[in-house]
Amino acid sequence: MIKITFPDGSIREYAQGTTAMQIAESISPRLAQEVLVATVNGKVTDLQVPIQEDSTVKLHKWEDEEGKRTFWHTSSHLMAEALENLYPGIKFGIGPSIENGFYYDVDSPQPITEGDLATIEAKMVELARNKEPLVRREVPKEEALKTFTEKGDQYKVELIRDLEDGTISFYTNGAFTDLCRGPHLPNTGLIKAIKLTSVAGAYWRGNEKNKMLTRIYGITFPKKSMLDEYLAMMEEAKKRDHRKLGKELELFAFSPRVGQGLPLWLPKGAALRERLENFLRAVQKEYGYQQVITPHIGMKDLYVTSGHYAKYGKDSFQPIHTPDDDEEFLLKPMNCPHHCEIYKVKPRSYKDLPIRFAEFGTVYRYEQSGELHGLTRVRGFTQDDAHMFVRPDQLLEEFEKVIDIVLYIFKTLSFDSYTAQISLRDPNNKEKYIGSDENWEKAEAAIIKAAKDKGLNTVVEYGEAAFYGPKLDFMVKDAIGRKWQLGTIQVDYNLPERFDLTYKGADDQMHRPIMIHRAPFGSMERFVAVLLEHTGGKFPLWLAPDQVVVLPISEKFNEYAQKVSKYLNNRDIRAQVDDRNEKIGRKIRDNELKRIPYLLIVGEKEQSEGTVSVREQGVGDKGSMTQEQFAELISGLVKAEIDKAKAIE
RNA sequence: GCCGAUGUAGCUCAGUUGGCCAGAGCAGCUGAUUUGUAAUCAGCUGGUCGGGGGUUCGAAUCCCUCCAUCGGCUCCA
Repeated sequence: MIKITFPDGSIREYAQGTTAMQIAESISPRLAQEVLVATVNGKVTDLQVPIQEDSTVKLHKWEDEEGKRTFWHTSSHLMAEALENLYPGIKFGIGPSIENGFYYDVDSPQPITEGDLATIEAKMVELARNKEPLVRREVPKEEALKTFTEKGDQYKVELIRDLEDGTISFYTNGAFTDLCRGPHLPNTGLIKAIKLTSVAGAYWRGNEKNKMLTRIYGITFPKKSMLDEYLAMMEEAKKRDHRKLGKELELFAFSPRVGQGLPLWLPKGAALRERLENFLRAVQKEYGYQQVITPHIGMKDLYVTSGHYAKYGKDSFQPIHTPDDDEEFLLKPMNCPHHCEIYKVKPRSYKDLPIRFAEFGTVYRYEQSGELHGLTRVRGFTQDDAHMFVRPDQLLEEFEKVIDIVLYIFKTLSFDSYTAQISLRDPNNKEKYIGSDENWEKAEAAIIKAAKDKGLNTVVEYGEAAFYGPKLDFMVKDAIGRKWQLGTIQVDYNLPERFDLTYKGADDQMHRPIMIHRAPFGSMERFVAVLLEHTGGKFPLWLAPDQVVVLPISEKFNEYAQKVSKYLNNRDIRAQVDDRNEKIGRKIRDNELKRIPYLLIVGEKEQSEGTVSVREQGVGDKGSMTQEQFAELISGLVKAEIDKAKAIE
């Protein structure tokens, strides 16, 4: 007999060689139907594998990450089976599960396009109905190589060659056999709802020098209703696409004549952005930041000094030359070197630190054309940048203060769900980074400690650090559950070294400050994009480009409407009059679609009583009140929104 | 940059296998209407069919090329 320990701590006894599936059956028939994969002693394993010794066992259903992963991974095998069936001679690369679904990279004798997806999908459904078991088989490496060489599957052969010697596992479903580590679902019949979403090119092994394979994406579910729900969510995401809303709400635009990836901020977008900037300025002032302003270009040598030229020089916008060609300037790709020079304008004392320079600094980076995307990936953008110069003994406290600012901003803007990613060096590839081991270790330790002190929910990623230092990135979840990377905080021992930044200590010796880079929004462009998708264009009142539109019932009341609007304007409320010659229903519809938070309807009744009829966006008629009462209501709401974060604390 | 798709009026889209002056709705303009909580009616304006080149008696439609956009890949200081 062997003892099986469950996650809740309970222990049961089973015969040796009992499988996870049998364990599930022994607990309940229903569980046996829902369980997809098991974790045995910390290793995710097929349900059919006999368990030989005392083990801890966790059974995963769809709801668990492991369950989903396995489900989707098996789906990719099912798709491969369908593909091999439909396209004889097709060769397979890799076919993993991803965050939402799975893909398979294939090299097909004939091109596969979006139009073919329905056929492949139908074939998958047909094959899934057969409830084919996934059969694992282990063979020696030589045999595996032989099998795939004979089949002419050069990609699999390449993969096997890179594997360690010893046994290699195959999985077979129906007529399809694939090299695979597993684990898999017991059979393909569990896959009830299938949607292939797109085809795209992808380099073999992610290397742009390799052949481009066709990547087919799909997603599957154990229930049809789940697929419907997923597709509805995708529809909603489409509606919230910031590129679409940005156009509809007249916030920003692009022009091929100006250049791709160079956003043009329209009046309403500029007003929104200005409000965000002012908000952050005010917060930063409280935290002792000083605003600075630096030019958009700098001598090439500045970036040679900073080390950025060596790293990014050839992939950037190329130098701007003076007319007589004796000097070279670069478009500013980041603000830090300029801020270092500001630090250097005079000698600094330990008593001066920390020094905090903030700037809404516009920078230009030559992003590859194919990676530009709306406002989230552009070639010219404005960072809500700041650099702190601190003493070693201040690093932790200052880092924690920055975390406070970031969290304050998230709360104010209703990003209530967030995690932090700690990006450290790749320990196996230290040459990629500049700076001493000692400094890297100190910096990494400080970030980990600060995140812990602030109780952040963190994940650690090795190899994701910037080349000059480790960082802490904030990931927020938006209103429909998508994750976005926003603010970033980075520790830097490198630039102070390169720019020879110093301060005089209490010991009368020169010391080296540490630099912290941070941008809570990331960039104004990216943040506005995320905010648009988060809110679906229904901005909080304090940010809305137009807060109130007054709608006169007919021309006769235009004058009264103007009076109300002016009254509100005088109280810092952004109000306008819709005096078009249209029926009231039409005016309401148009302004609702523009996501105007409050509409004021004024006609005979209101004019004679000196009131306004209030209509809230998405809610409807709120009855009438005097303009004084309304102004008070709006001011109160705006104040409450900005103070929201404080109220929570 | 690479693979694939797309590009028709300010916006959303029709335009059959190449064939008469290229269409609709919305927006805009003009007029009528003076309106009570999500679209009043009528008329009009607006397009070198992404740019350039080619094939053809004839091109929005076929071919080449450039530009831009979209989905991915790679990249992201």
